[in-house]
Amino acid sequence: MGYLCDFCGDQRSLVYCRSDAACLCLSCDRNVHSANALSRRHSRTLLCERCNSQPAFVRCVEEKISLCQNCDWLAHGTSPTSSTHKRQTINCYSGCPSAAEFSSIWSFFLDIPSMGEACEQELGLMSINENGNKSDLVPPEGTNLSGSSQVTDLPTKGKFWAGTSSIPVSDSEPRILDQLPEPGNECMPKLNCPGKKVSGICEDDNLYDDFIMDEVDLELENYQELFGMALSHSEELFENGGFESLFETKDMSASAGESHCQGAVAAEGSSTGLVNAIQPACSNAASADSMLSTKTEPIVCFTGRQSQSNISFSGVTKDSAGDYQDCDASSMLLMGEPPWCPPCPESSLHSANRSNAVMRYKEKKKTRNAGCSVLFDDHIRIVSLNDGQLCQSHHQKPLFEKKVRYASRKARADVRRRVKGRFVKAGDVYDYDPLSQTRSY
DNA sequence: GGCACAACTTGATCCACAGCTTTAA
DNA sequence: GGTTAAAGCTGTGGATCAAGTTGTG
Repeated sequence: MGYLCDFCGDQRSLVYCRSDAACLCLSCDRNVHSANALSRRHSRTLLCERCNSQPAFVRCVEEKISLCQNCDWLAHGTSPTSSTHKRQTINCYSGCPSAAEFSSIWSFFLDIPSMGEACEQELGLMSINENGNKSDLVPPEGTNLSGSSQVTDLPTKGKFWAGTSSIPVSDSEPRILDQLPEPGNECMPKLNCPGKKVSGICEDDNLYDDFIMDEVDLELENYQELFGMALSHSEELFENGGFESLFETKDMSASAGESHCQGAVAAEGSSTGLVNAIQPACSNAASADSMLSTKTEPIVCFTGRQSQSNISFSGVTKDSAGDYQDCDASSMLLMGEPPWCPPCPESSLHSANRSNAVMRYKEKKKTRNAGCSVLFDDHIRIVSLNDGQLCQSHHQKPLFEKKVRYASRKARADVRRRVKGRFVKAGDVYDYDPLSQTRSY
């Protein structure tokens, strides 16, 4: 990745979106992440000003520069003089903050020349309606809105707490980016989502600066293997298998997961039992909690009208499922009536119920997909198989296998105009514009 | 228990198009 | 064998439909 925005390729990239694995300028960041409720939940952070490719993790007060973990170590871990520099952790943000809100998130915001300037130019010209988005400015739970928690005299050696996350981050040595996590911590880094009990999506809360998609993918695949088949099988896969066998097994496990969901509820018990068996292996209780909250979709099954019954959802009770629905996407889709609907007349009760049911389904589907999505870049492929091998046929996709493999395509699709859900030619009349959400007629 | 119907769930399909792969020159 | 151009293929999200499943009388 270079200095230019991954999306427009024009402006200088300033922020990094982990969910999209993309470096964006402020304008595109705002456009892309205001497209829908889910994208607004993507957590972003500053881009490392040294390597311009990794998310920044600390800001050096002395040098007034934001650095990723590797650059931080290179800058401060090797020199006795620079290791005494005061550094602040940099927190993530979500939603579509204004310049003022940026300043409140990062006290040093306006100290960044390119930021302040870009902010004036870009945010000042924003056409996106900010109404209703204030609440989208949601720092990860537990996050101090001051944004940068002071970690004066950040120890260069040893452990410290990165930002407000509850994850101890070792700074003892620079991480090799392709390095797999240590076995002992394998489940922790990607599964620990402090405070997010029922979000269903863990993507946003990581403050892991050695975050790389290869690693995540491996762990997600591992997850599917864990829950789709016996644990020993997955271990065998990692020992014997390259990625190809991994992918083959992924499909199998996905199918197995589906058969669980479609079929006998009794199977849930065994799956849940597996989860319980795994839990103690996670040293961090929050990790286990997050594991349940983020990835239990294939385990908890909904058949027929069970969604209306008192069934637990992703390991939470109906009540907490209500909390789940309170997150922005759900609240919009579940609670809101379409604006053109009359306010609950008796005659429309039936259709309202019907549309609510469809909304419920769509929300569930969206959550399910989001929970297992892994973003790749068009130019970075994990394996050099052609697409046909990765997924034999568009129509033979195993259920629950939805994975976003190409972030750039997703980004395009996210902003593409549609008519009744179908893409329309550029310039044609459309009835849905994800960017402006206005009608063309 | 079996039937009919309503309500609900869910997979398949469609669209445009950028970017990738394959093939031929 | 290496390069280039053209053709074909793939994947992306939302709306819609139809088929399947479940609940009720």
